[in-house]
Amino acid sequence: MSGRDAALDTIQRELTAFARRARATAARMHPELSLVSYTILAHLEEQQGCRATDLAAYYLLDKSTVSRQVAALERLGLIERRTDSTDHRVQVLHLAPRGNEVLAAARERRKQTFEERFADWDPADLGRFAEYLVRYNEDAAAHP
Amino acid sequence: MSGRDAALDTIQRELTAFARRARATAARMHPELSLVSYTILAHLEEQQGCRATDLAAYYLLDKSTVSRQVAALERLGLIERRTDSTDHRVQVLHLAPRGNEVLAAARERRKQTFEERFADWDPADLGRFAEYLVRYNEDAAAHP
DNA sequence: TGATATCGTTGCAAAACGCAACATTGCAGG
DNA sequence: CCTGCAATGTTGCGTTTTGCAACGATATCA
Repeated sequence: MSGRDAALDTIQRELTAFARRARATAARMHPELSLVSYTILAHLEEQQGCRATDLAAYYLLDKSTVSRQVAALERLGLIERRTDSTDHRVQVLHLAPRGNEVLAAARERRKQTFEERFADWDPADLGRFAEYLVRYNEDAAAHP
Repeated sequence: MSGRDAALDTIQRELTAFARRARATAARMHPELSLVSYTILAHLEEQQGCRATDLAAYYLLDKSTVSRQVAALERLGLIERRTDSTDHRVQVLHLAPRGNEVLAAARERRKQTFEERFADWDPADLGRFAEYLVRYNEDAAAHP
């Protein structure tokens, strides 16, 4: 097996292992916010004015799944839906003030965990790792 | 926000997005083998003689969850359980011949997808990315 | 206006998961 | 030897997450 193949193999294996643990990890880091809820809130923080369809497309989920998640987060008062004035089919999603608070708290606990994990990483390595992940996700979106 | 904080933020976000899509991605790459099943089979391929408890610990899952997954894979004839002769409590898990075949087929389809994704990556970057992922998962295990 | 597409919701069933209780087996201290 | 304790795995039960299909409402285009 070539070095390239070995690297590809390792990347597959490690990414899969990470994905497999992600739910439990999130549950330990912030029990009040599931991996799903955290993801949606964090996405809305970046992409204010997001639609439910956008979330479904980005995370490869069925629109019904997203619909339910969004409904639950709205019942909890964490997000708001505003029907688009120009297109009455779409509902524009926004973070509610309470959603901002909850997200900030969860993010803080996450950050503590991550800082421990990466404590002895060289800043240059950290930067490269971040670049690689961004690039990988872009490639994954381009080659579905 | 410092460069280090920005990198940490990016790593969190991108890893989370990846985890969120992993299930759907696996379903498209190999519909006959769920992410869960694929993970267990791949793990057994590496760690022959694995116990159910090992799987639960590694993937942060309840032992009952693993027990059911293992039972299902055995019903499908993909894995075998051999009770340890020295300790009759433990069941040593092995890949069955049929499990090897199914895993090989799924791995092949995975590999095709990954090679497309990484087609224009420099080999040195691939190697570094693989290293970083291994290191990250080790750190995650050390700082739970 | 009528056909078609898009956005979101709901009914339904299946999969995945965790917790608690349990049986079985091994191990160590008295 | 035996009694208590730990480890392994299974099962019952309820919850959560998910996808598919059908549907209503709205928009777009011929």
